[in-house]
Amino acid sequence: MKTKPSTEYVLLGALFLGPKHGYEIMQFLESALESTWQVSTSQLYVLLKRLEHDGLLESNLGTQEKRPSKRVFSLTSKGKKAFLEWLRSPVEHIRDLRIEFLAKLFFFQSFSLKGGNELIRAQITSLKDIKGKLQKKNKIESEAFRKLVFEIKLMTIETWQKWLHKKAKTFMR
Amino acid sequence: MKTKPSTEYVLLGALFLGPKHGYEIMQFLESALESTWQVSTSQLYVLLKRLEHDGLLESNLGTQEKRPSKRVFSLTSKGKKAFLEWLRSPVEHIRDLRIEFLAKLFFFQSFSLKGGNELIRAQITSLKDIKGKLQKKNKIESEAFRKLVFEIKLMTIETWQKWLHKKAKTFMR
DNA sequence: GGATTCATGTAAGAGGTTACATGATTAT
DNA sequence: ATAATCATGTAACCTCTTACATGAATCC
Repeated sequence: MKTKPSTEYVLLGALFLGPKHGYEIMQFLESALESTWQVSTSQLYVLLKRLEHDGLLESNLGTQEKRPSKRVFSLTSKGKKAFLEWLRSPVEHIRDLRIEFLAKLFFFQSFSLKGGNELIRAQITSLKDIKGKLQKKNKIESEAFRKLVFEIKLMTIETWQKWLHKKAKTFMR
Repeated sequence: MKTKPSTEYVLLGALFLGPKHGYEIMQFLESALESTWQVSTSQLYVLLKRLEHDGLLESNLGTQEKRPSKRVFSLTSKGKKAFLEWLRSPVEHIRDLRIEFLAKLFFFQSFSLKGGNELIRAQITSLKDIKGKLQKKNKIESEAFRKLVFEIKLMTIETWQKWLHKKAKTFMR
């Protein structure tokens, strides 16, 4: 099964604590993930439609109110499973730490879920691995520009390692 | 005038030292910017067509050879001007340092152009500015997750500052 | 009554990727 | 001869953004 782009998992996460309609999801993301995540309103409705089509969400038009046009979405068990699986996996690329990994931490804390520290540990291991491969590659590298690129990559990884050890772990407590 | 996505400037840069045809540009980017920049071959030809349409490039079908289908591109003065202007400007967002800024440094060194240190200095100033704004914003922030996000952002900026001072400056010498 | 917020969408387009199509030249 | 590399492109699709459209409910 093809994995979904992370935006879709964030939408699943927004519904983890209970059903919401589109506009509520939007507000939730804006207030909670503000600086981290951005989904345009139009894209939001497109994604919700797709997730429903894929069986990760289901919706019923607000039966309780007098006004009709309020489509309330809720997670299916398939959707919940997919979300939790995503949530517990470390990201594979450095570039995904900045947004995707931060979102995962947010959900762990926001929903008081267990496993946040396991995720951090798994991510630390993954980074160690990436770092090792990078250093191996760099050993046989002599060209100045590529060395320069290597150096900033390495420093970036080390920064994340420090942050994971000092800040992220504290946050999860 | 709307500024172009940075991929297009990299293509202009590839032609800075003289005319090349598409395949040559591809090879140049692969060998030189390998780990930094990636353009798929199909996208390459699309972009070249667009740049020619916009008057930044011009092409003539290899008149010198017996085989026809080799379109040789060269920079127009407009294209050269646009490239140099791009080259000398620091990037505005942290996320653009990793690829776009590195590419600029590459061109400065690769073409032995003057102004590389000016660019580094300008980028350092720009980062200082971004950092200041971030710290101001964080002062009035109390929510734990946003604090956490702030911390990694700040650490990332500081890493780049260190790298710019120690590594990038040495590279330019 | 008029502006803001609530609420949901469509259409167009930007910037890419992967897959596919084609054919010539060079190396083995 | 056939495989690799040179050389150029089109088509389909993906993810996302901006602009546009619409209308009800609520605040002032």
